[in-house]
Amino acid sequence: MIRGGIGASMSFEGKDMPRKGARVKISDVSDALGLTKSTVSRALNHYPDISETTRTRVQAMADKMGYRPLSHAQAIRTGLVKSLGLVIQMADHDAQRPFLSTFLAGLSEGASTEGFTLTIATSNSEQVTLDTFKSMIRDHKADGFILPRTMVDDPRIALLRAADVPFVLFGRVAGASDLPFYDVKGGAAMHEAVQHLAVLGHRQIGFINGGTQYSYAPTRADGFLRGMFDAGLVVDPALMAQDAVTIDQARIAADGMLAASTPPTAIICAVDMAALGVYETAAARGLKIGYDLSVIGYDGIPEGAHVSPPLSTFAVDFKHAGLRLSDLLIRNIRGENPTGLQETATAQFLHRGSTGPAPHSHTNSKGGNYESEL
Amino acid sequence: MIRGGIGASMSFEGKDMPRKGARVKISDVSDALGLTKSTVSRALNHYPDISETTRTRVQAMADKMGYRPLSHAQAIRTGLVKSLGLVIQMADHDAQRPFLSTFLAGLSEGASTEGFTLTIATSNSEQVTLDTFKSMIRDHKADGFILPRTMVDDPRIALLRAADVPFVLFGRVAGASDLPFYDVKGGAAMHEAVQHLAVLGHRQIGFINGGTQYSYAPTRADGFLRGMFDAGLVVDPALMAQDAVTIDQARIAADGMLAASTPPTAIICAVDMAALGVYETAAARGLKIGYDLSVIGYDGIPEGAHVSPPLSTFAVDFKHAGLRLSDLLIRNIRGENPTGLQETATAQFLHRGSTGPAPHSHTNSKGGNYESEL
DNA sequence: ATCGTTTCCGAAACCGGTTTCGGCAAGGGT
DNA sequence: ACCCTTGCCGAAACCGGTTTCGGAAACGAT
Repeated sequence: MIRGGIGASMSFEGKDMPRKGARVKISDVSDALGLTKSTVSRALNHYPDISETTRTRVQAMADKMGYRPLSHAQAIRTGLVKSLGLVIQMADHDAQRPFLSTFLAGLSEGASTEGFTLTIATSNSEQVTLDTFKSMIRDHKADGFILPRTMVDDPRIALLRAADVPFVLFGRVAGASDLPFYDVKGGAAMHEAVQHLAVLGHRQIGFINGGTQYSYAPTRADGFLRGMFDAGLVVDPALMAQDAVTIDQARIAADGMLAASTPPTAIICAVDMAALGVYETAAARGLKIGYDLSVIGYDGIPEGAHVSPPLSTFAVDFKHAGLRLSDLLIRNIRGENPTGLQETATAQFLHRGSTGPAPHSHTNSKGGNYESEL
Repeated sequence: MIRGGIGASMSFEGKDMPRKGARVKISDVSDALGLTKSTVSRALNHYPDISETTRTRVQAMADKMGYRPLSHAQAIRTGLVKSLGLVIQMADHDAQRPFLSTFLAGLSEGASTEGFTLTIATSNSEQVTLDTFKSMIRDHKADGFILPRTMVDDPRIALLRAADVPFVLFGRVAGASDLPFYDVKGGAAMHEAVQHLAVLGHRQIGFINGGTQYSYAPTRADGFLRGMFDAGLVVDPALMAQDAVTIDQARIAADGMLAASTPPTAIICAVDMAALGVYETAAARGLKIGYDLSVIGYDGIPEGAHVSPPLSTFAVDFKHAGLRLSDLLIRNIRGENPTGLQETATAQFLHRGSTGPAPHSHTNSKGGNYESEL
């Protein structure tokens, strides 16, 4: 196992002078101060048995010399590698694709400000995902994990709990109130979507939900139902679909609705991808979006801005989500109480061109009332 | 710095029996065999001074006990953290977004098969990118780096060379023949695109190039020019544009071409995103794609399959690219000769609906000849 | 039988940090 | 003046591996 190392130089220099270009280690700092490395270590780590005087002196010298501890060197003793783990499972539909880069940007930024890095792995099935978690945990590749796309019954949660490894959910899960999470209130968004359409006079409103295995699905469905109730509208089971996360799946779902006896004048989609499918169906049926048929999406994917008419949707700030998630996870790793590590955010409605007044609208007399409920 | 550790149990068990659930370390293996840990270490690392007999014996026991060395524990001595670094810079246009997930999938798969992990960071400017590299190098967060989107004069290359850190380029760069790289032959694709259109009778062919700062731009331009020359066609400077990587930029470029005295009957785009911009321009001008105007793209982004008509393009296999890049990088880290770590791949033409015979075509007599040159 | 060579493994140092333990000196109380 | 704290730091062990060094046993050759 011979390897040409960078530090294999044999130049002679002052024995107390660290070789230029070589990494400055803790002993370099302690030597420079006439202290022992144990003192320097404790000073830098705010041990109470170090006087404030020498603490600042050590800190100053460390800064001056540009000392930065080697995270994997401390890891062997502390057990912390200063890294956040992310296992991205992209199987089936990979609707997560459009947000991935901004999501990563948020995670990376949040991690790096605390001196953490991001260790990621991918998988293409649930089994591989779980195996990846196991090996990453066993080899201690990360101090904690971010779990995107939580599912209603998520096996990752059981695994990480059993291993006693910190983690944070992107999307809360029912019945586990003691877990750290960050979630965007999709239910509220669906509720708002219904109100928006009701004000425009729509009465037959369809709802195309996403994958029922995901925790967001029931939440958004609830928001839709509640919105319909609050608007005094009747929910038609024929206008409810689910498990549509791709364009094709949504195309079929929308086609079914439009063939119903009382077709919808508006369709709300739990994910933008589905909304794009509705666009295709409408085009095939000669319906003009925003005129014959109103559509509202959710997610805020960039493609939505380029279809015609531009898709009105609820934009999720994935950069911010990543930022918050990494912060929550790091605090969880540091031992904060999980129940205090729960955050929600609001999706922002982008009023673009895909909604309009209900066709043949006999100006719903209740129209004005909904405003006050917003 | 008090931290509740998992291993803080005080249960009494046989002194030679590793606690169940605890990680099995090298001393556990050596104890079980009656050897010293130094012998076990050398056996596992194929040192020549270990007899084949004990080598297999050690290996068997290690496997049986499920021993896996802690990468950050070995890193402190070997200097290798067994991790590949990736700094994703998403500024300006982030056209790289659509491929990111599959690209990561390839990288991750390639890395994990060799026991490596992926450490990623993001940035939003060149300066931040370089700073990120510096800090990752200083803290030894990765053993080598993958450089996506190489530029013609890439500051990352200088930085990594100076630091003597292994890396591999995604996209070769002119004048640095001693660097490891993986590249997709975009020039050949542009050449093929011209041939395809020439066969269809097109004579006025426009070319919209991508960002000129990227190394792929001159390559693709050369391919286009060579293709025009080989097809016996004249290049009209008015039909050449560049730095169009977004829909909007391409829209403007295409608009300029179509307003020229001899407008193109076909436009080749260096990136799919630009092709989508051409679609918009065509729509605005009432031109039917594949009929009044032919378009060929490059990249193979998923959106291309959903526009109407579906975009004919050259698909790049980003999963494969990631797979090969990680392999090349790991071999580079292991000390292989860089000149042997250079690979190219071919983009595959997806013949979809965006090309058709040249309008008003007076059946170019040379038409048939191009076939034989393919 | 003697004397080098090899072969093969144990002992111990090492990597760059962290953490425990103990002791010296200054300070406080009586 | 004496004892007991308390504050503060050095010495040394430790984390989980790797690598150097040296020596005992087996081997081969004289």
